[in-house]
This record gives sequence, C-alpha cells and structure tokens, in this order.
Amino acid sequence: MAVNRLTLGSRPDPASSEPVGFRPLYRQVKEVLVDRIARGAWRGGEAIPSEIEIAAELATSQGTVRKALDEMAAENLVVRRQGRGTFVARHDDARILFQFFKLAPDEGEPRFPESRVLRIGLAAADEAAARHLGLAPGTGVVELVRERSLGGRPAVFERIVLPAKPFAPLCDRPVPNNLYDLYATRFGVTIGRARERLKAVAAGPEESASLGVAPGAPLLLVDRIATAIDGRPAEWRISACRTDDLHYLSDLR
Amino acid sequence: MAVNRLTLGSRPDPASSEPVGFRPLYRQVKEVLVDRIARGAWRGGEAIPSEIEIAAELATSQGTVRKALDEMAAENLVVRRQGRGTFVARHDDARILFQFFKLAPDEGEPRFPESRVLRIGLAAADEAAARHLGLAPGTGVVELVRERSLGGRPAVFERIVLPAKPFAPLCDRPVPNNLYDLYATRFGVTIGRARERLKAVAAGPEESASLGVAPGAPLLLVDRIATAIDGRPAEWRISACRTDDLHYLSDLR
DNA sequence: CAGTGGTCTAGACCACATG
DNA sequence: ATGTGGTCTAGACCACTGT
Repeated sequence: MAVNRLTLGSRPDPASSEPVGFRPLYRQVKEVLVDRIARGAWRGGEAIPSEIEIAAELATSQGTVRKALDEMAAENLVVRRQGRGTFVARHDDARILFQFFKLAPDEGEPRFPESRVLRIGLAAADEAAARHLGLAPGTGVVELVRERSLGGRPAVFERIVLPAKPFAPLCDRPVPNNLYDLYATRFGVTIGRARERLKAVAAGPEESASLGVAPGAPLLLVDRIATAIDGRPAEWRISACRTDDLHYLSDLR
Repeated sequence: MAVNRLTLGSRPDPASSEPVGFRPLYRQVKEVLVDRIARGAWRGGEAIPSEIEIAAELATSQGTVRKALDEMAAENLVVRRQGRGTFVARHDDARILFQFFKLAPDEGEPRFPESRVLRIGLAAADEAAARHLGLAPGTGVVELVRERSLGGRPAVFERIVLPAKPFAPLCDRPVPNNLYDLYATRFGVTIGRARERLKAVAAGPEESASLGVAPGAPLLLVDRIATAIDGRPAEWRISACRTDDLHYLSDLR
C-alpha cells in the first residue's frame, strides 16, 4: 500500500511558481481522511482510527490530526465522542431533521415526514437538470415524484432528479423514506451540504390536488442542489410546501 | 479594578454539588472577552489586545486564548487577520449581505438594498411583540415600517419592532439604511444571530400597493427575531418579499 | 525590523466510556 | 485499568503586515 507523503509545513522550494500558496499540514491530513470516507473506507456510523493511530500512520503529531478532525466535525462529516472515538457521520433521521429538513410545524416539535412515491422512472436530462447536475443534456437521469406528509396531512409535493449513474437501480425496488441514508449506504454517495433557493409561488393543478389547497394558493417553493462530500452535485430537488400551519426555519449566525 | 479570577481546569471540590459540570478555561476566557465587547470596551472595527497580552492579563497560555478567539471568530464576533491583529466585527454592508440579508436576484450578484421609511413611531407592545421581545405586554416599543428596493424596484415591505428602551431616540432623526450597524454604534446593542421563519402568503392591500404586485399574489413572508450577543432578543422584524425575480438563499451544511 | 496571528510539535493531565 | 477524545501548557518556527 502506498505511503501517504505529506509535504512539510515549510515550502520545499521557495522559488517554485506553484500558485497554491501555503497548504497547512492539517488540511492535507483532512484531505486524506475525507477522501477515504468518500471512497467508503469506513461505513457510516463506524469508528475511524484514533488520533494517535492516524498521527503515527501519517507521520505527524496528534495535535495536527486533531485540528483536521475538528474541522471535519464542524462540517458534520464526523462525530466525535469523548471516551469512545471518532465516527463517520450517518444520515439518520435526527441529522436530516437538524441539517436538511427545515420545515417544522408552527406549534409542536419538528418531526420527520412520511413519504409516498407517486412516480419514478428513467428520463433524459433536460437543459435545466443537466445544468444543475453538471451533466451533458440528454444524459440519463432518475426522476422521482413524491408527496410527503406531516401528522398525516400532505405537506410537500416534490420532484427529485438524480444522475442515472449510479442511481438507476433506485427504480427497481421501493425507495425508503430517508433518501440520503440510502445514497450513502447503497450508492456510496454521501451528501455533505446543500444550497436552497426559496420562492413563494401560486399552487399549480398537480400541487393543489396533492396538497389539498386551492389552485393559486401560495406555496413555498424550495429549489435544492445537494452536493456530495467530494464536491460534486448529486441531487436536484424541487419541493412545493404548504405553509399554512408549517414554516421553513432558517438560522442566521 | 477587579481581577478576573478564572477557576482552573480541574475541579476544585470533587464533592461539590455544582450542577454546572466542567467549564473549560478557554470558555471562561471567551466569556470575559464577549462580555467586554458587549459592554463596548472596544468599538466595532477596533483591534483588541494581542493573544499574548490577553494571556498575560488573564494568567493563562496563548493557546487557551487562541481557542477562545477562534470560537469567537467562528461566531462572527471577531475578525482575525494574520500579521495585523484581532478586530471586533462590524456590521458593514458586506457582512449584512453575507449573514443577514438572504434575498438575492435570480440573475446577477447580490446587492445591498436601498430603504425608504414609510412610518416610524412609539407604540405599546401588543401580545405578539411582547412575547417575541421578552417584554411585558404594553411596554413601549418603536415601530418602523419601510420599503426596500433592489435595482430601483421595491422588493421588500417590512415592519420592525424594537424595545423603546434603548431604541426610542430612533424616532428623532432619519434612520440609515443599515440598521444593525446603527444598533451597535449608537445603542451598544450588537446583533449576533437571528432566527427566521418563512412562509408563503398572499399579498395584502398595503403590500401589494408598495411592491407593485396584484393583491393575492404570492409573497415570501420572513419572520425574524434577532438576538444580541448577550443572548437577549433585540428586534422583531416581519418582511414581505417579492420573489418573482428574486430568491431567498439558504445554505445547508 | 518587530509584532501579529497561524502552524506544528511534545507532553501532561482531565473527563468520559467501556471492560 | 485502559483507551478515547478534551484541555492546557510551552516553545519553535512560519506567514503576513506594517514600520
């Protein structure tokens, strides 16, 4: 197995014309670890080696490894537990609820929604889908339309577009409620972050039928691009949300 | 002047019934520094003492002070610049745009909006305002209604409610475009974070007139409670936003 | 040049979890 | 008792900024 050679903190060649500037050691350590997680070296929930072991393997100090792991913990890639170890973060319902599902009832606790699939199948990426997912137009994609309910009442009508490679097998069996956990465990695609653009729109016929609101009623439209931890866009999702007794929570800090 | 006594990292009395658990030294250092900023020991943009000076004053190590300052930088309380020093964060337009103003044009760069005040005056807090601001109902509040434009076109119609203490003088002279900077420099209230709840609603008569949209057109309603760095709610703001060629940006990470 | 924050190291000890 | 991450310290050196 190849040894991980890390350049030292000091520049090896001061006259070099590298445009990268200075790359701290702890970022290189982080890069190695993120890459290993992205390649599935450990499963979600599994413990990674201890700081001391990683430090020994990469020939650096425990403090440097710690700084790398602290950054990864801040990005929700990893969970650290004193006395137990460092674990690859899982997309369990609690995390989804905290990080990715921002819709909550006006009164009462946030809950994870139930889902009902309305349509699923393969299609060719139109111009918008191709642009959002970084594909060539016409590339195969999986298209999934579903309805999500909170407290037994339909709340979200959404359309999800994924690259057929590697997600095509999704069409073959029932899809679970929690998709991001499935992406990670079955397809090795770990979603790291997402960017959402929100608009208020008038309900169209399909949305109004699904959500039980009048046509033209105001709905919150959430346009999300979710990105894997290797930085590649992995999912495009448009959700129309009822907000009569729900709201979208955004923390500014 | 009182000396800042910090407890050591080890528990002074293992049999003590203190419910606080363990309070790391660096958090106590942070607490001291946050408190000094909240009390206006340094103005926004001003440099605070160097790590070495703070460490000497509080009789701790540079590394501990650094950890405190790093956390404060992560919370946007402070800006650190290599070679120059550590500065109290200012609510300049760039920061507002990044942290608090999430509305951006669908095409083109985000910009800071212009504002036009429609009404300002003193009032008694109704039940909702009192609850949001942690006041007794009937307490005096400042109420400000304004219209904000992007690219010369009205985009946001908003109502802002503030405690009359200490904000009453706002009514006496023209209010600037950037309110959070004013809160900090003139009233010593530094906004640290905010929680926004979003809904899609139908435009009412006042909103539709101000924003130039049809009555009943869908608008994005943003209900914000902004909190000062000492943790107290300082502002309640409800904004109705046009989203035909704008969107609200939410980064999930 | 001196002074600042940033990185890296090494070691000691603490808090926590598990066996 | 052992091993994990968390805190704290001390010191060396690097990168950056201003004088």
